[in-house]
Amino acid sequence: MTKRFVDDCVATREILSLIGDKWSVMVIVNLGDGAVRFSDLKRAIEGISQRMLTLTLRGLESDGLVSRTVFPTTPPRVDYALTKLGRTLLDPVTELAIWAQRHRPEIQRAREAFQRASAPK
Amino acid sequence: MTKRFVDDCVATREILSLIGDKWSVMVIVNLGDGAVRFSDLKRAIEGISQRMLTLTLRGLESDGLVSRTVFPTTPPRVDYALTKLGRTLLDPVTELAIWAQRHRPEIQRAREAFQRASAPK
DNA sequence: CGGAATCCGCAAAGATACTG
DNA sequence: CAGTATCTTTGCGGATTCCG
Repeated sequence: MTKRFVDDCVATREILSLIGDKWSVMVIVNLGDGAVRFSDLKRAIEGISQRMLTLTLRGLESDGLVSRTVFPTTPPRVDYALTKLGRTLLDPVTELAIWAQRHRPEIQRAREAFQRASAPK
Repeated sequence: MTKRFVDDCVATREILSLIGDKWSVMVIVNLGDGAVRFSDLKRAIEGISQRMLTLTLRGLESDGLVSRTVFPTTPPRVDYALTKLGRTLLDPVTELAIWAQRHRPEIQRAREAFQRASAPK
């Protein structure tokens, strides 16, 4: 095993810790088309709680992937958008998405086969 | 937001649940060059416990990404390798790794800036 | 509207010991 | 060597409440 693989590994682990959580990818994909405000984002991502959306956005913001813009109106309005850095992540994530789509049935079959093999009774 | 994005999203979430955990990527990368036996794998992946390595390998095996070969010798020997499906995942993962390598300093700087901004005291 | 603060349950992960 | 079994700990994520 080469040194490069090890480095890739560590770096990949690092970025997986950025977007490997339950909601980050959903947020990134939803911001792919442009700025979206908090409440719209919450509606768009089914099942997410207010707290997790806030936490996820804070995380992405701290990593420089998402920007936050506050409009001091009443009621207040906050827009979120991908930064330039965040948009560059869109491509690799899409690659993964394509892989996932393409091999989903294969994985499904493998899982069923594994189930049968481990619990034949 | 298009329907396609939503689907990609779900599919990506699915595959992130395969390899988004703490150790799977490490294992996949380490198997990139060919079959590796359990104890060598454990040595190669610093910090992993015997239990987590076992669980991770079982998970990857059940998804059809990794194959397990037992040699009935004494002492026993077990080799793990990427399946054909597992090898196809190597490319997208490498893409992500390259992205991670390239943007690591940028992310690092963003984090430090965010820290300073949120706790200026 | 867009949060922050608090409490809590559960599952993932770690440590340790034992086994074919 | 390559696991399994058991216990403990950690921390993510959900629900709820309160605030500017």
